[in-house]
Amino acid sequence: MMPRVNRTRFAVLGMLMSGPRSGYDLKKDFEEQISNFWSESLGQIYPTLYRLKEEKLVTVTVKRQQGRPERKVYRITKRGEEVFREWLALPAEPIRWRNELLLKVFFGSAMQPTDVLRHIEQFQTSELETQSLYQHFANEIESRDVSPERRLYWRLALSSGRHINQARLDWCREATDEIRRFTAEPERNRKKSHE
Amino acid sequence: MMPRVNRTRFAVLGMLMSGPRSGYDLKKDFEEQISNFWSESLGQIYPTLYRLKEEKLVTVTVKRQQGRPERKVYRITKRGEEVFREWLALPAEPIRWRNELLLKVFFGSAMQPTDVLRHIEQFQTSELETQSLYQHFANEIESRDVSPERRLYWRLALSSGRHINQARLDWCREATDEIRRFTAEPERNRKKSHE
DNA sequence: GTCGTCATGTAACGTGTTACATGATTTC
DNA sequence: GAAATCATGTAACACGTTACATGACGAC
Repeated sequence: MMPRVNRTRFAVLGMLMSGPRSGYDLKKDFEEQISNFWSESLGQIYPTLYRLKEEKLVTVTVKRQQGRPERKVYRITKRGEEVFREWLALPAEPIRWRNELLLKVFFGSAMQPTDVLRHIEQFQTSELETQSLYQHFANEIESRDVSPERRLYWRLALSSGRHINQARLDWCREATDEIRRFTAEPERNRKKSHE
Repeated sequence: MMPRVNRTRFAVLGMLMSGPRSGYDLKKDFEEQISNFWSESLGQIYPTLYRLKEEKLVTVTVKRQQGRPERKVYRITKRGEEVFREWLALPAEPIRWRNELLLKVFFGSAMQPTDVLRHIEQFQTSELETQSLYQHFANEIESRDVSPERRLYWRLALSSGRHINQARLDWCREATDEIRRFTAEPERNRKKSHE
């Protein structure tokens, strides 16, 4: 069997490339920086860090703090950097699409058109929220003290999200219009495929 | 624990709403009709059909054929339709993003700019392939004998893919330009964040 | 002769989420 | 007094893919 590469490993290693962090920090960074196109849960991060440590791709330092739990700070090793760069050079795997909203729209004829419109409206609302979240991300990028090169790539990754977010919003409007137009045309509505 | 709804069940039930099919047929339909935004493997489909049969949401008829293996044709039951419609009315779950290309672009500063450009180019190539696949899908939709309503929703689901595909292609061009501009500006390149 | 299609199914394995477990401190 | 934050970790479970297993037929 040819198991798919474990991407969590590389997402974690990549984050550690820009400085040592704890598992908890990593979770926050994933959310604040790339939740746009990537997510990891703590239930994935902690075991992954353990395995990376076993493989000597990272090292750990335990930091005791007063009034707070201990922090395990992970630092990437030379070997870790090598392994990360090897993965980075490989072509990216295609995205596996599973869009539940589109599945429901596709099966739309099993609902009332108003129900389909409601689904699209909900989707539109969440995409509008995403849009304002992206503005927040944009501010985040510009306020952080990172190299111009890192900023460039961070901006580009965000920009992709913005393009797609806009495309989704455009589609919402188009879809809403077309469904409304369809329901407003009674003669076309009545016509069946076998006629 | 609150397990996430098994969407394969509903994708299968939804397909069976428009007529009885075998597991093999379902796989083909998923690919030819909605591979755009949904995928299922046979290793998921067969066990799902078995479970749906146990739950009496579908019935089976074995069709013997000469010179070919038996076909098990599944038909959705009244109860199956009810269960499907209940799911259909629920709000769609948000998409869980995991875009490996964007992850690699985000970590771009660990590569040479030319390597990032190569990744984007590969992505662009695959998106151009997708674009022509969508043209094929569009023809497929118009040639099939389905009701105007089903055709409407099928078109809309495809249209979403086309919007996003175009957005990705636009982003590829933008990203390529910006990386080229960055590498062409030597003084900006040299400047570090701590200066 | 090899490959693709038709057709079903199981086994092995990896991926990923959520709940549970623990417990102090800070904020509302 | 409740809830969020800090902080780590395990266990249970669902999701999903690929490989394996079987076997006939038709095309190149």
